Amino acid sequence: MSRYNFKESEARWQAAWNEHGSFRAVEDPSRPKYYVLEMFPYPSGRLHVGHARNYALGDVVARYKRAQGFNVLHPMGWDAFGLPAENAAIANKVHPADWTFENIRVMRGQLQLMGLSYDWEREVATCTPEYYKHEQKIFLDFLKAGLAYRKESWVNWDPVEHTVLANEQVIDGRGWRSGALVEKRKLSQWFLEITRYAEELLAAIAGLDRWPDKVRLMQENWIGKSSGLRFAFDVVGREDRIEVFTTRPDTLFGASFVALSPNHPLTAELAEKNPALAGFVAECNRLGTSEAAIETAEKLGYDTGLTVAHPFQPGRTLPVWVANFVLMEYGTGAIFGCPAHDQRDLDFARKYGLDVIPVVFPEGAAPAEFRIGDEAYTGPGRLGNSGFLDGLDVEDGKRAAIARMEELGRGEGTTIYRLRDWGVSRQRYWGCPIPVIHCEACGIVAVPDDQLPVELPSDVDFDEPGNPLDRHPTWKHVSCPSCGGAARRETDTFDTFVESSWYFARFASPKVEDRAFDRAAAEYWLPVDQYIGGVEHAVLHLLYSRFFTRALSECGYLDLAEPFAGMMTQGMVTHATYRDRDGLWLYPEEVALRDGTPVRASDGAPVEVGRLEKMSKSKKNVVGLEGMIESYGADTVRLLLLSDSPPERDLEWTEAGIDGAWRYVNRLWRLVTEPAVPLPPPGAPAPASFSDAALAVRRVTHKTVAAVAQDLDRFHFNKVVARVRELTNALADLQGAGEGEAWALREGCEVLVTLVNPMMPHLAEELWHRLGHPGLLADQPWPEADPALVVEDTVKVAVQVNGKLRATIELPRDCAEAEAREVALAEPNVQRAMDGKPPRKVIVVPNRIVNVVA
RNA sequence: GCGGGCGUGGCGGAAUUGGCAGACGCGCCGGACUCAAAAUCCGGUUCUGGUGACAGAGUGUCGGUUCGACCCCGACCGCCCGCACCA
Repeated sequence: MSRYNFKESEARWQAAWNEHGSFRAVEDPSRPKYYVLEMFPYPSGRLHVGHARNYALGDVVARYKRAQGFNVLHPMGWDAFGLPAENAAIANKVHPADWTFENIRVMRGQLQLMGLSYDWEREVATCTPEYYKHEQKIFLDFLKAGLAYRKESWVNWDPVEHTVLANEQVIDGRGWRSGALVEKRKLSQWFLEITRYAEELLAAIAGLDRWPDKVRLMQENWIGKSSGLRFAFDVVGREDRIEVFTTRPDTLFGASFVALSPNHPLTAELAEKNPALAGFVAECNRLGTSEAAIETAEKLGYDTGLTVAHPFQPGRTLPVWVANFVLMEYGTGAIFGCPAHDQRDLDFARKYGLDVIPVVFPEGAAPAEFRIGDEAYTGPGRLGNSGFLDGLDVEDGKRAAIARMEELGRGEGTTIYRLRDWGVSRQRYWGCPIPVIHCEACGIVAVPDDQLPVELPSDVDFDEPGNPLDRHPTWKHVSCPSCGGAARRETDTFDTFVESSWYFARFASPKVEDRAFDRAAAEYWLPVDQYIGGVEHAVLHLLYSRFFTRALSECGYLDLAEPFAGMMTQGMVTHATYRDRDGLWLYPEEVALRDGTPVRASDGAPVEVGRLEKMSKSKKNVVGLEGMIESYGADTVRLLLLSDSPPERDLEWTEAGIDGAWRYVNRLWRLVTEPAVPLPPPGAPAPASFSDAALAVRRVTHKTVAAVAQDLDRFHFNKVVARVRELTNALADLQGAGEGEAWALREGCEVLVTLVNPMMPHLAEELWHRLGHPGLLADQPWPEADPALVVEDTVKVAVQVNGKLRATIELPRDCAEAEAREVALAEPNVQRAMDGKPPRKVIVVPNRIVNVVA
């Protein structure tokens, strides 16, 4: 009994594909194209099985589409700018560039071990000037088109390290390294006007019919269109007004306070003369800038002592508070609170003893007896206690309130979006330099095209905190391209989402030097037909890319709105986490089982097993890929990643599964290389007739072809694996040694090997070769099912009595209802269950079920 | 807090989308081969009762719609993801 030698085979076939240029993509307008793309990785160090799952999924699609005759583009690259490189620089005294390129080198080698069908000639790394110079040009075009602008915005500031902190570096309101309480600071930064496309980005979601519904819904909610009323309250005793936005103008008579954001200009003005308020604002700012932190914090307020006049009730005033849950970025940065009909307002009112005035009464409730307890009433009803709105329902009330406000000239009905413009400035070294110059005389001056790219200086140090670009002795000192005077280079770099917002277009023509991409090539390949990546990118990266594609089109680069025609979100690969007694994370390979209890392998110390979590370096619950490939081969690893869990669901990596996959690889190997019957030569004509056994196997073969194609089209790869295993079992069980059996076995093996090819390409090539075929399986077309062998003449039909299964009967396919009914009722077990009584009703679902209602 | 998702045997999952719950695999149990082990092969494996045919229960919990519910509706519980400077 032989074993599959994966080491030899994988090396051989990888070399063969390479030599034949099997996966090189060339534009060919005469053939239908198919662009498969997996989200390119950040080169964090080593490839783990979580990455590998993503690429295995994409490779199945790419190889399947290739076999179907599409001209496939399947590229790979590196999203190479980012924070971890700077952290490594600080921790290990390596240059971010050296660290990054070394990681790319290692990870590229690991990817190549997997035998993925990439066109490696199209590889890009975003941290190279060859890539980012085009990004700088794109930005300058956006600037010209008015899509880029500067405004002040808040950042997390670590007062000890004198550094801007990313949200993930703020832990419980403190800087991750210094432990200092984080402050918020206002900086002037670059923004891209994504809100210009808010309506279009929202409307076009409906057309993304090959995207998961959940992603479309999340994007819709993220854009967050809502209509309502914007109006102003007069501040008592002052000249100015407070503008608010509300989606519930119908509840205006139930208003009992106005709340300002801690960052509202009026708050700032009042705080100047009010140290207590200034203290409150400072406390709010300690929460950092993340919305999650702000929204989950305890609701806090500060009474400013100001009041505003109620716009519809002369003489009535409302107190003005500052509240930590009012976001300056949404609406006008101020709200009115109606505690009776909004839960957050109610919690706030109860806490600070503010009025709760119900104005919406559910149908049938007597207004005099209707009380608000701990829960705000947000349902439908009739308005009361509401002056001219009394008696209207909620929707009519909204319209009437807006109309009155417009008559009064105090406000207007408007639509607002939750979506905010995209802040792209980062105060970091390892990113694409923003190509502008600040001149005292000329203001913001674009770096002229002939001076692009603005390259990152390599002589930087990370010994001191802060941005090394800003500290660099010479880099930022330049002369103004406009007036020639002394000027200062922008030292901020781009958010790394900028690079990933157009890389899919760069892949169309990664070698062109004078443009971001060749338009004809981009328009040939785009949109991406199938994009595959983690759900965690469901909103930001995908939305930014959709925006970028539109903006590029507006600037004349392209004529395209949507970059990704098909989208698949893949679940995470999870693994248990382990900690020792001191709470330090351990790698899975550092943990051993002793008498069923996990202990540290080195000294037997107790280990605490944590919950399953997404594989991440920080928690050390990563399973390296290289060791797996070394011990079991790429195909076994690929098979395991594709079996079991459906792609969109999380997959728990277990060591147990790999043995099962390896077992199957060998089972398949032996089925083909040691057939029970000697196989006829390739291409031998079919015998005139087949035995029942041979025919049965042929049926399974063709049914499998049909089912696998359907499952592949829907990305149900785990089911593909199950079906392929069933075919393997059927072929292995084939009895008889006649000509028909031998022929059916060859047919089955060839089909099996072809079906398995997208998943386990090395093994499939090897077996194809052993079956006596001279060419590459990679060049073979996808098999087609013979319809005559797929459909059976009889069907098994379940018989239920009162919804409970009592028998199974065999019926001719598509037989008459009367016949089905008769056969079903004749079943002894059915008779018994009915206790001799006649049926009241019989429901016949053709070819499926007969349900007898007794 | 807000938005989104998920929940089925000991485990991963399947169920043609309202029609036989548990395909396929892992694990486990028993057997064959072997001096023995590994590998391989054969059989069994949702739970309860029964030697058995069979009967009853069963898809996170509670309720509803239906001839029929893992699937649809309502309420709840648990876990996971995102929340704009991680990528």
